[in-house]
Amino acid sequence: MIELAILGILKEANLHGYELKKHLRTALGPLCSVSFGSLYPALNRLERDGAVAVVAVDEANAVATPMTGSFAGEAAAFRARRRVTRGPRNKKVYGITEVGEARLTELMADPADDERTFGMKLAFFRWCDRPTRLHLLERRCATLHQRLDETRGVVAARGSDDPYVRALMEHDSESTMNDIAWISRLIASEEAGGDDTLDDRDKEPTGGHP
Amino acid sequence: MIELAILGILKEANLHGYELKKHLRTALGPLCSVSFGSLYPALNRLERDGAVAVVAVDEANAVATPMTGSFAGEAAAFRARRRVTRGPRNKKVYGITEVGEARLTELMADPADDERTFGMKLAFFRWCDRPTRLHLLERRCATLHQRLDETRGVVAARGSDDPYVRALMEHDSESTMNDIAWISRLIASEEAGGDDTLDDRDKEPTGGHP
DNA sequence: GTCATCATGTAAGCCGTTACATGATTGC
DNA sequence: GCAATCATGTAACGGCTTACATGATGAC
Repeated sequence: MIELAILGILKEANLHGYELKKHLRTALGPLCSVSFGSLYPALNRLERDGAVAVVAVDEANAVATPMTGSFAGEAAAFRARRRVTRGPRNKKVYGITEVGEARLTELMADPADDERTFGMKLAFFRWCDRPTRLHLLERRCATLHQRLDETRGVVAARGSDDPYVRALMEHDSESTMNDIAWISRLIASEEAGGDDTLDDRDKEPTGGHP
Repeated sequence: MIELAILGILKEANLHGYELKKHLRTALGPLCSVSFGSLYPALNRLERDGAVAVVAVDEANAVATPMTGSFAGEAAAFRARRRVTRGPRNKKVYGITEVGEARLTELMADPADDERTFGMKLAFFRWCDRPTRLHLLERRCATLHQRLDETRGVVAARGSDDPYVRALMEHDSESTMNDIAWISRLIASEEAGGDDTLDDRDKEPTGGHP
């Protein structure tokens, strides 16, 4: 889970742990909640496995995305040229490796479908191809249908004698149906090939609808 | 969390672990997910703390709580009936004690507001008084507002350059607003004194409004 | 007698948290 | 120089899961 988040973020830009955490907050908002106590060990684990690597600070901002207008990016770039393997503030700037990219693909594909995991995967949809995206969306849809059935089963079976439980289940059903409708829309848009910029976004940054 | 679930269910009927798990599924549906590996240790913990006690299988069918009161008393009673305390299939039928009821009240009041915890609390709303219910609802409302702000902050700050992230955040906002509206309705209904049967359901089963 | 189910438990492990420790750098 | 922040890490613990072990009971 946390590895998915790290790799997904690092695929976009080389960052050190501290910065990474900020990016997680500003990029995923309520979906992520990672503390340093789990972030750093995870980074070390990933480094040990060769999924990420410490990059020389000179390369730190050279590679990956342009980082247009990022305060941290420019500041880092300014101070960046002192040492090689560790930055000025003892920073360790990480970049994703090919192994890491493979791992990311693997993590995206694996069957874990809970609210948070799916949300995170969706946030990184740009990193995978359309078939994978469709697969994930359909699986999520199935999961939601299952949940809906389960909730309805509760109402049908019992528990409906209590108004609060009833209210809870009804709201749960509604929310789930809402989610299903949303996913269905995403599937439709995906099948229609709605925004083609997603499949090959390296071609052109045509951002948005006409 | 799991203790809340156990106590909330046991307040309604004396049950043994195996049965308890079934009730959790059929009473809370997707909200609960407890495995035996956590259920039994939790029951033992609660028993050690005097929050639940093994009841004689004779009383097992006698619903709700006869439970004399003092922990020492319960323990003595337990020792006295040592032979009867395990049912035919080696069952241990548990009942909630006064200590357990106090613990339940405490758990309901404590500040934990995530999706699942709140859902579980709501499912047990019948066990607490209106002020507590209102307090919980308002806290939840505040939490949701906070989440909404956070999500909007993400959209405003950045991340909106990716259509998937944007879709995710927009859906999150919508869902959260939906939840807020729902909670607001519950608050209104609570303040209006909608169903009075909930506050003192032991008095009279007067089902609903005239 | 044996198989499925009921019933209770233990052990190992995963995944995350909080709290703590340490040191570098900057601003004043 | 001193405080605030940046930056990395460790230790202890919490809560839950899976997998395993054990045994009673009833159906056939």
